[in-house]
Amino acid sequence: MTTMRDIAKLSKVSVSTVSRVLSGKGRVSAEKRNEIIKLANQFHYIPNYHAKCMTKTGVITVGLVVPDISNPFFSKITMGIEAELRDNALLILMNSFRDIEREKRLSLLLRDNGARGIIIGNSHVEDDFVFEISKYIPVVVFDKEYNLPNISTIKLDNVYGAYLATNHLIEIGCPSVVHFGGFDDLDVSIQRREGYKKALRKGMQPYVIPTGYDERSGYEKAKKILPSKKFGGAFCMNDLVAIGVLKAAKEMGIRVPEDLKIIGFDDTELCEVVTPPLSSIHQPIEEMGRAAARALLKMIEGEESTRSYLFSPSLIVRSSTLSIRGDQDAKEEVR
Amino acid sequence: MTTMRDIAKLSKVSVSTVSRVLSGKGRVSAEKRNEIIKLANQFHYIPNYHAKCMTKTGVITVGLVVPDISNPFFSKITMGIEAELRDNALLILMNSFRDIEREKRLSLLLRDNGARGIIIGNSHVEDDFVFEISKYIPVVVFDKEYNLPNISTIKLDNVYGAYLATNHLIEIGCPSVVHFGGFDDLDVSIQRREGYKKALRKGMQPYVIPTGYDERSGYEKAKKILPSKKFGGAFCMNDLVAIGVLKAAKEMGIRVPEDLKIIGFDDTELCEVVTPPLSSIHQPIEEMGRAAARALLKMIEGEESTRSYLFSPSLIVRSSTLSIRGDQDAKEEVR
DNA sequence: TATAATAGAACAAACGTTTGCTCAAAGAGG
DNA sequence: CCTCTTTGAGCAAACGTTTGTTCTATTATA
Repeated sequence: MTTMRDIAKLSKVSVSTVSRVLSGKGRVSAEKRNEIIKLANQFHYIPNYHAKCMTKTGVITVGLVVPDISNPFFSKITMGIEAELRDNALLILMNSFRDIEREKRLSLLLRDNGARGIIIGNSHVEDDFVFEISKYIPVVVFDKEYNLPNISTIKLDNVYGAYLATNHLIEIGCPSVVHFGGFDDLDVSIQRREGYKKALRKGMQPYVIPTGYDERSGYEKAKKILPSKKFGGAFCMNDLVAIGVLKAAKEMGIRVPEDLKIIGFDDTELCEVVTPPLSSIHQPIEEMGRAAARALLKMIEGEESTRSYLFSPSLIVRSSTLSIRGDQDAKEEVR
Repeated sequence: MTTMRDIAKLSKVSVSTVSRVLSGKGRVSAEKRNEIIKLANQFHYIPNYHAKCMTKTGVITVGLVVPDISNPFFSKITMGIEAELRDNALLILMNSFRDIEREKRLSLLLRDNGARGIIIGNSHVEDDFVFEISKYIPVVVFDKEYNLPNISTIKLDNVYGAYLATNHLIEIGCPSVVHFGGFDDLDVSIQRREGYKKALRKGMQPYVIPTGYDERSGYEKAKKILPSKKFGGAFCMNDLVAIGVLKAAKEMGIRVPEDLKIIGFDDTELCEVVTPPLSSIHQPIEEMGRAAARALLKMIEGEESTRSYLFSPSLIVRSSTLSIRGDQDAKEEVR
């Protein structure tokens, strides 16, 4: 690596003169200036980043730990974060591959490698660990609540989202609504189930079918359940499950939306692609990413100690929940 | 920020003793050792990363510039890269948002902020610029060919992929095959069109329908073209276009695969979700990411100057190209 | 008891920059 | 012709570590 000293020697000036030329500060004669610039180019001189950081304060870097960047949810979050960071900070990305130990290792690695803050997307790591990290650098976490200094939280109002979905089904005339989802292993499941129950009118019975999180799971449960009882609507805990249910319904000759109305959650791109297009609950994912980045920056700059955001989901109506009466309102809402 | 000096003062020892305690090297009495460790914890001491890098050589960081991480193609690539990097290097992620100027700025930013190498995913930046960067740090690019020192390239054999797809349609009995895709603005388009033409048998006429890259585009072109002429098969330049064509076909009462067989390209998750499931050409995306990371690391470590990889696509048969005769082979190949 | 080995700790140089200070030479003003 | 200002350049300290060297006090060996 070429250093300033090398260039100084070659051009027979002092290091400080080289520094002043290359940074454009201070007066240097045109003659030496040219000589120095020529040599710098010739030897592909790059100022040593770390040395620079010792005297000036360099560009902030922040770390992001996600389970799996290829999951659209996290890649959208990442987009939002990076868009907000823009030129204020660099983003170091790490996939935990859902391995708690790795997640811990990475967080420490980030802390010890100059990251000035960390965003943890959907951590399954112990609270204690997050707390420990937060003593050293600020942390933003998704989907959890900490009331601790130096930890900000970003959440979606899942209860409300589930309420919106279920309520929509009821309003367009479903006499009964079944809910696919709600294993108790994740907070989201519990919350969405809660919202579902809240929306049910007096006298309506809740039908909760514990389901996994993928298409196959939705498909299998639907195959079992749908023949046994006629439901007007189905609220599924995410789009994948909804697509599984949709597939099963079609195979069994149940028409969507005429016989059964289906709505998912997350509003992924898949919704637009299946037939009929799937209604869903939209999360402002990118906005949530931006908020996370903003919160972290604020904490790093020491302006604020903590922020907590609760984001509101919204209802996106597509053909899978079109009212049979050709409801104008519903039509309007279709993107 | 607490520094070693602070801790040294508080515990009335020299900085070097603190250093030796904290790094676990050299002999220090148990008494001072405990005192120092206690103070370090108490004040949340973090060794200054940049100072450390001045004397030891720290963890390598490399940069990744992609147009849009929320595009599944790039997020998968990223997965591969990061998986390969593992603990050997940190990954700084940057979205160019398809803005050439931003892409340039980012690359320079990376170079000047300690990145030891850069991976550029699908760059639209001028060759000269890539060349210029490569003088300073090694570069890996996708989908382009440079025969320059310090630049490695990763490519998919698009011609072969298109050949595979088209040939498959012909082999299962399509008397004619139409190709949706092939605007001349991107190399991939040109290459896939070339593969399509190569696969056509003597006497078969090429039908190339210039189409965009999204579902809507496929849908609109199909609506126009399909009624005018009866095709046995359709090879679409990507999955989205294929899904558009599929949708249009269904609406027009053209049965898939009975009346028309459709195959896409990229083998995205969408394929599994549409009805009928879509045959496609698979790219070993993650593997390509891993190769990129490996190539970069090799260049950084100075072991090799340049590597060029050409990856082979493979055919994934699903229901959208099932032979009408209930071909056993095809059945077998379905995931 | 004299000598050698060792433990424990400090000193100081080095890593590659930036920048305040100093200093000499040249030019300006009276 | 003498003093004052300006220009151009170097010196040296500082940033926060690491580590080879040195030094002293203690312990082990003969």
